[in-house]
Amino acid sequence: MVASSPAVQAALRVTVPAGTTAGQALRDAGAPTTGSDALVVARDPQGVLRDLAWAPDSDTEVDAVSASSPDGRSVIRHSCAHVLAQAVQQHFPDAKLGIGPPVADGFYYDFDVDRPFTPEDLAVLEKTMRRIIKAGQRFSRRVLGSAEDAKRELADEPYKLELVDLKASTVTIDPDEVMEIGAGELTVYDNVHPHTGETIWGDLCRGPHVPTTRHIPAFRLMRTAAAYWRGNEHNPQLQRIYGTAWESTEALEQHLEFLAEAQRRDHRKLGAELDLFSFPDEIGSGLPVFHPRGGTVRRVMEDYSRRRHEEAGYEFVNSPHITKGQLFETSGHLDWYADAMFPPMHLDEELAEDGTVRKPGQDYYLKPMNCPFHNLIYRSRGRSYRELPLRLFEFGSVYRYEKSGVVHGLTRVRGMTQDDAHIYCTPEQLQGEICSLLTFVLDLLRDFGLDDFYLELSTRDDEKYVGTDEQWEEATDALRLAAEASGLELVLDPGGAAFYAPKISVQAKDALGRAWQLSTIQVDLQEPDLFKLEYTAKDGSRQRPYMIHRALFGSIERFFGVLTEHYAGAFPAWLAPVQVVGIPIADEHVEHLQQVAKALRARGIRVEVDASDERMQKKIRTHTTQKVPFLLLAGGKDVEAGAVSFRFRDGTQINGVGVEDAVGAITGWVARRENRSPSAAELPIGQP
RNA sequence: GCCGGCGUGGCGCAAUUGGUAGCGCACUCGACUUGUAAUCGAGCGGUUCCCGGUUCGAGUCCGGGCGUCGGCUCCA
Repeated sequence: MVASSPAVQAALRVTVPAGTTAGQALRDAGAPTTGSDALVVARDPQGVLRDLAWAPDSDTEVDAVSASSPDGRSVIRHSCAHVLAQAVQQHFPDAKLGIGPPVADGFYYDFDVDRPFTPEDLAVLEKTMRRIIKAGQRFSRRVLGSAEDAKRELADEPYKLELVDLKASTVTIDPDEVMEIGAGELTVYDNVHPHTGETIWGDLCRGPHVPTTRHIPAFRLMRTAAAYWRGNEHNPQLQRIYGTAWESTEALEQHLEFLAEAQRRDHRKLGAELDLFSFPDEIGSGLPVFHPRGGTVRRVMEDYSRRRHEEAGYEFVNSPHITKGQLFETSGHLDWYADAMFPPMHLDEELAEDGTVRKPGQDYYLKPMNCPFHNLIYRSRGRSYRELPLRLFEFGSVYRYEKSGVVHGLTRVRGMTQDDAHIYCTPEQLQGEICSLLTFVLDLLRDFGLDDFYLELSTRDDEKYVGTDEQWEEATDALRLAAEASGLELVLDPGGAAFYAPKISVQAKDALGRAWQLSTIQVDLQEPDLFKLEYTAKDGSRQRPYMIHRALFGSIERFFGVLTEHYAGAFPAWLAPVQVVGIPIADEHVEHLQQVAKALRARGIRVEVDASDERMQKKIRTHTTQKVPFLLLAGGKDVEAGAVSFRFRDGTQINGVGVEDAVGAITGWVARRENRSPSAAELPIGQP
């Protein structure tokens, strides 16, 4: 984000003579001590971050770590968390400390307090923190002799005592908390007055920290929230304060600007502004309706996806939204996931005169998944090895009873449509099928303008799984090989798999660099058995097929939300709900534009002519705000010349383009599915 | 589900310590006929999310519900 001096970025390495400090050695070697590249900690030969005050027993080489590096930022943020905790305990003497680690883009600290923090509290705390930072308190490391010493010292801090116990039993907890308790000896970091040496405040902490509070150049408290102690919902909730801290004011400003941009792109906001979709209260939480414009974008997405699936050898199926419970008993969903399903509709029960049940009736459920239905289609007749791989595709609507607190815009809904397919294949086909599938997935995402990916491989949760070790190994290896063949970065997610299947998920980064989990590919180790799926092999024997689940968009709703944010509402022309708007200078020019619109419409272009009783300038503003890719203006000059004048989203223009050229240029641009926004510089039409 | 914030025409907002709801945009009608981001005027539109309570009187205070926002937990 902020340019760093090459000297420090290139891992300046110096030798620290025994008995001197890392900081002194680095300073002697010319590492900067001020500005955004100031060194804040050092890295020892084992790669462990060390305070600059660290003095090795014998001569040792260390690397400089600058404030603007990821590690440097973490240390600044963690140090800032200590400053926050000190400020909180100053204003709220009874506040008990939880933990305060650095996180992506900032830090937090959890407190047990009598009442939640208010925005006014944050303002006061910020002020106090600035005073602490200005005072230049030194961070001073102190090793505690034993767990007993630690407990004596931390007698007033129940949560810290728990951490000491945890550490004693070498339990590993959330990686976020490594900075707090980690491995090794128990240490306390004291904040010490720069002149008197008096200890002002201290916290159990593994470190490292910046040399003094003055090395926290820029911070901001962001918001408060409740959080369960150690992330467990059965534990008490603590009050969390989130903040952000950076190596320079500029870096902080940039980060705040990034957040503002993300807010401007929020698909929930754009959804209303661009009239794409809404969430009427009358329908219910997490249940969107798509308006004509959103519906158009969605239809184009689906049409394109269908075409690609057809080309890739998929067959299209359909299944109902509800089913008898029996199906989900067979599939096991009622055992494992009943909580996340909408409760059943109990139908066809008959009571006798005396109120006793004469006929028990049936439970019907809304489907949370499509796979059981596809399995029944597979099983509807005998299958031959010649038919495999059999790829069954459906835009399947599913309903999941997400907890009320997690529903979020289009990215977490209770009713969604998946671009869902299940592939049934022979064991020999598995590897090849997964490899070509991954290529297919990435191609499709690229066609929608996403091209920055990494993959995540979720492997078995040893506490919760079905199937044998061999099955898991085979399926996981097939996924891993395919992932490696893609050449993309692969992140491991140990234990992250569903109980029935290892998974590759494609994480796509949007225009702001935010990663979204979109596509998933899973090898199912349970359902072929549960549904007793079979095919007849070449030798006449009955065999069990392998089954792959996959969704490319994930859900159409979620993908729609992600694309909306990726493009900030300015969809590529081929996806835009309205591709062209004709704007007459005066009423007498409407007829000419209607003719142009007719020609465009005949070529499949979504075009409107704005003949309303408004000023031309007003119309330009309206349709620019609506992010229409092509505005075609026409006045007397254009009508005379049989031309139109282009205005693009970015305000650039090309005037006096012959109608045929204009129609050709627009049609071509849309047909090529260009993902850039058209502009005068991009569009291949000759100047008059 | 848990903690906290919020809920006023379709949208964005306003309404002293409790005194009977205003503004902008959008929409409708009329006038204007305009060359690259907001023409002027008039009008329509609200059971202040819902239910209950306190009060002479509630948008405002209290209780419950629903929705929503930020987190936590969860995410087959």
